[in-house]
Amino acid sequence: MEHNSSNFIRNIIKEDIESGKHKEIITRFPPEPNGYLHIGHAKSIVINFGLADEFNGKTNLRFDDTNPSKEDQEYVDSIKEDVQWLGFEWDSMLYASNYFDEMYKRAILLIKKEKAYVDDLTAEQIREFRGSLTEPGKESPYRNRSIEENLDLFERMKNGEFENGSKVLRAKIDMSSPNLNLRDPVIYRVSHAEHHNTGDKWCIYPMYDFAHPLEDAIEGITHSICTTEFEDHRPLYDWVVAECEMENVPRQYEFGRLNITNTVMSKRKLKQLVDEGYVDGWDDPRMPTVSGLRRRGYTPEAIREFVKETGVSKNSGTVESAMLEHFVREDLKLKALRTMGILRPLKVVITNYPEGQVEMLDAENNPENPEMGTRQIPFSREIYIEQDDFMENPPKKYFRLFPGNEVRLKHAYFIKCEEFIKDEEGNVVELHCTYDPETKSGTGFTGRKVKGTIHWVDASQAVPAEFRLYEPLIKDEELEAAEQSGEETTFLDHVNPNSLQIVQGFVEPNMKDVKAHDKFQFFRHGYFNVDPKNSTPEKPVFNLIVSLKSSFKL
RNA sequence: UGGGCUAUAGCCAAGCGGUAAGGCAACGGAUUUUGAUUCCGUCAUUCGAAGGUUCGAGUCCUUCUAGCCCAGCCA
Repeated sequence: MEHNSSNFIRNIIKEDIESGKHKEIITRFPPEPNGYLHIGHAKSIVINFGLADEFNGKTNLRFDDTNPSKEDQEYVDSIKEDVQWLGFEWDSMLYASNYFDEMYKRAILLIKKEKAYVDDLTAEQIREFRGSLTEPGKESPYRNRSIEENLDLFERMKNGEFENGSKVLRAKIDMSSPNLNLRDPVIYRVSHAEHHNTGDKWCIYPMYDFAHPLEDAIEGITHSICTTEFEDHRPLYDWVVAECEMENVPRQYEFGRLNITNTVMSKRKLKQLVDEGYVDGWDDPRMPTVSGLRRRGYTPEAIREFVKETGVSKNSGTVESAMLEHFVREDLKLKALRTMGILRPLKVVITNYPEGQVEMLDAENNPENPEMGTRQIPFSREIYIEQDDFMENPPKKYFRLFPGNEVRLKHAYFIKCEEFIKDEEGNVVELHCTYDPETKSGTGFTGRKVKGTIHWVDASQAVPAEFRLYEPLIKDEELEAAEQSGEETTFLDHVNPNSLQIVQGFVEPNMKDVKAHDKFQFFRHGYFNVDPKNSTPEKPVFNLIVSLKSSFKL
């Protein structure tokens, strides 16, 4: 689809290619394997892989596994699955840990150039010595150790002679820099931890600020694209590449993170929702994780188009969730079979229809996509309709069923409401209607018109089904109101109690054979996905992906 | 209050000295066997504010204002 407007990173790449700075571009998607991917990562994926595709370049999938205490193989597997599901293929799959030997050598080079030193200060002391946003830092008393002593100490760090936290390797830059990242950043720490890839080979691990530029340079990455919070790390990134005398000089470019209304995106908050049981797991359909969106029924195409249309800039804005929803409807419109499902059933007896008679009616599978063909659906004396489609005392402009009113049953006949039956509590539990055989769909009947068309399911062959209806987990308005009222509150206090609503209804008989992830449009409701975990042939479970739009207001 | 970054409609976003693209939302109207879809139309005399340069400024200069990020041995 060609609706991309330009963005600053694409413009830079275009210039770099036109000027001959690069013949081929190489980007990378560098997740840390310590959690599940969410739609914010999807944006990074689309940008990195998308730009490389566009300019015939390459993209590496590189796991930034420099902190073994947090990382795990489980996450690398899920990340690979998510990237592929989103529709992208990496050129090489790599690990930062592949370069630990090379990084170690470059650290020694820094020591030899008197650009790095081993520091014995504790973590707390280092923090104190760093100064503050407005005050310069102080130099560590260990800052001017000899090259020989530093070399010896660093080797012994590597050999495991020191405990976690007892020593670090620091870059020697400038303790009075206004950029805190340049105040002698730690580049190696001691960690006696089992690494998912290198096992117990290493007792020291490089820090992100040292490792990342080296990884990019080693792989020949031309454009290292990340989010804006890394902007003040760029001088350090460039320092590392230069001082480590790397042959390739990658450039870092930063774009603004994706935020979506009524959605929490931070890994920490998502983890809280999972750990504290507010949701079913990382793939709960209410979660903005890639696995959650997949289970909900969002398609890769919709996610990609959404990301492209929101654009790439350095602003930190918040996109309305309506925009994401728009792109799912757009994608599913021609793909999803249109069928009838009753979420909240109300029985209707068609009193003048012969008892025991069943007729088969033709129904188009998707009027906007005739290639999807037609199907046959049964019709008989008893059907279910939606409770909402009957009102005893309707307001003006209510086009559905009420005493004496006639409507069209989709694909079938006109029916007229003759009487309604209530239970002891006053709830309407059954309708008696009459039908007009003249008005059968497809016969071209033009004798009279009705204002409303409602959907229905034949009661004798209806398949019981579960529908899971979703609302946002967090509503921004409520959260903001609470925050502004000054009360002490966290987002967890405002998890929407209606975020999941489960109802039991019926679907057409031919829905018996649905498979996981089949997607349908239930007429007048919305798009639904067959839940891959809980759906069974006896009792299909449908997740609401997104409702149809509606201009009807009661 | 040190440094970095950002500011174009309700939201996202193009724009690169020549007179404000596009998408979402909203609102009219037509078509409709989904109150959907589709179609057609409306929606920034003005670009955070104020000055200045220029024949001409969203684009250049100055000052101001607001918002975001940074003091992990996380990434």
